[in-house]
Amino acid sequence: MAGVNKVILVGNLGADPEVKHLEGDKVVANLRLATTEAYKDKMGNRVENTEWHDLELWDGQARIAEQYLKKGSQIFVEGKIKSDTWQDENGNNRKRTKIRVLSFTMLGGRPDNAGGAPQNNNYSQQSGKATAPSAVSEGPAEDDDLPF
Amino acid sequence: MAGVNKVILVGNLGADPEVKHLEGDKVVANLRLATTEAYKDKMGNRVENTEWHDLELWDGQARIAEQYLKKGSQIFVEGKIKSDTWQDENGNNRKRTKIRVLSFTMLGGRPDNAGGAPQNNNYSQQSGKATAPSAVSEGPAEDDDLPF
Amino acid sequence: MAGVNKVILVGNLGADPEVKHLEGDKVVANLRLATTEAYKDKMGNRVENTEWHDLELWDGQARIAEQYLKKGSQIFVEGKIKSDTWQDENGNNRKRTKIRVLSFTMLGGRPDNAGGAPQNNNYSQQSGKATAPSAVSEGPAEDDDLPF
Amino acid sequence: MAGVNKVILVGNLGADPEVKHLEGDKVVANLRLATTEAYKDKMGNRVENTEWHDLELWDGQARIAEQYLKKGSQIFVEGKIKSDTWQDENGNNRKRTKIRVLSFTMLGGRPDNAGGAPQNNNYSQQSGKATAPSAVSEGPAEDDDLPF
DNA sequence: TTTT
DNA sequence: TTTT
Repeated sequence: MAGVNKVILVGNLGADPEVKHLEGDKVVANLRLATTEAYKDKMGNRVENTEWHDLELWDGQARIAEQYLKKGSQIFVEGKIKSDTWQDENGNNRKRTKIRVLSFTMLGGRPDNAGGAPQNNNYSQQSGKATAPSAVSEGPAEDDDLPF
Repeated sequence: MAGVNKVILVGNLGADPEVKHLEGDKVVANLRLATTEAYKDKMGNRVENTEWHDLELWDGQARIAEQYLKKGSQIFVEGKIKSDTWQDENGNNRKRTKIRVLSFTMLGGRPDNAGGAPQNNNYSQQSGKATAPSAVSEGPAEDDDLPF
Repeated sequence: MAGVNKVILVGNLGADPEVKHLEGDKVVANLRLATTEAYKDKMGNRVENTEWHDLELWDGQARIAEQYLKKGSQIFVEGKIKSDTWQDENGNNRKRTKIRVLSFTMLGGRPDNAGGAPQNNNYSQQSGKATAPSAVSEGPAEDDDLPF
Repeated sequence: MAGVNKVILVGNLGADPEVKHLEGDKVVANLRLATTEAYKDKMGNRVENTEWHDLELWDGQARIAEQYLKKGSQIFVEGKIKSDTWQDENGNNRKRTKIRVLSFTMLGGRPDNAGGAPQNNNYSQQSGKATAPSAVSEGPAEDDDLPF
């Protein structure tokens, strides 16, 4: 019955994070991530193929993304596929798929906003929870969770 | 630049494979796979959440799927996210996401059509290629590749 | 700095779990898991290659393993590589590698000890923690956590 | 029967690659890769834990590693666990575990030896094979496969 | 022995 | 629409 639904991505952000602060301390960040693969076609020409992914992060992760990620950032992502389905104005069934991020790691060089900023820690909901055992809300992480 | 786009799923088929035999020995199979997660909500009630995935398999894998998979089959899948984008009749941008399967493994018990049938081998495009060095078509595997 | 260390296995147990109940409610289970790959060699002969993995599970997971897994069980495992290093009696550096299991899922058919037993839920430390917020010990899960 | 044995790592090299050119155009490279995780202990102190992995690459990949990787390089690795077992001089069973690399991707900034050098492509045996269908040796990739 |  |  139980299944596995796991996504692993390494890519670069196509834009700065879009962050919304909701009521009750909830925060959601949406990221556009490009994963590019390159190969040679039958003629031997190099071809590049880019897939764009819609990522969704919540709360502690969303805050870290807001603070440290920006257009061009390279990240490692682990998450799961999550789709919304609805009916559009014409009564057609519609579906939109995104990646719910469970943890991410910043890759590569020191970010611009250095000065004590983290380089690439692994920000997971679980570690957030682990480092804030006193947190009361069911949300996985609070501001003071930022692991640095 | 280069990235990683990897999906790992374990779930059950919601229906028999839909297989289309195209010109030039090409075959494509479409599968509907359910991955279910169960958890307890704040009230302690057990909640089940099912995500449905559209899988696409080609050629050798499609043939194996056609022959051995059916509604209810439990499989392990490795693949990548691949989306099609287009404009609908109203000029709106549309996007549809599916999983391009790179390898799969049948899980669990012996299939009904036993009698020499495979139990759960790992069917990858690569192994297909490896075992059919004489294959002419660009397709990765031919019928006689069935790895058993 | 931060890195990723992830292992994904699907295989069968070579023996019943070995479980040790330690002081302070700690429990550890050790499993031997076989992952088999089959391929054809240059001569076209089918070759099977089995890799044996030493798995280590703690507390809530260990208890579930003790109760539901046995020789032959097929499971999906997610974990990380963890090695111990020491000096042997001759002063040589020695190293032993095992897989620290973070979550596992039972695959395939109904277990023998049926009668309400779980078939294949996903037992992760996190979900254990999530469903036992009142647990006092630092261990992630208690007996009454069994997610069913 | 068939199983899954998959390892995914992101880390840094502890030393330059060790490369051996064998007879018959075979090449093997051995890498030492560190994956570091950081967390806070019960006292709230930041703790770092580093795991060292022995990686083994062959042929085309080994050549690319030799040319572009060095001490400190950050890479994404996909591979499988592979152990050697033997009896030591005292008749004791010994086992050594390494990661057989199936593909890797260079992460982060442009390497020092820039000037046309690849930034971070994905070097897999399969793509090597795919782009060199005329290769005769069973080895997956030849020098002229370098995907750039 | 890496990385921060 | 699967699975339990």
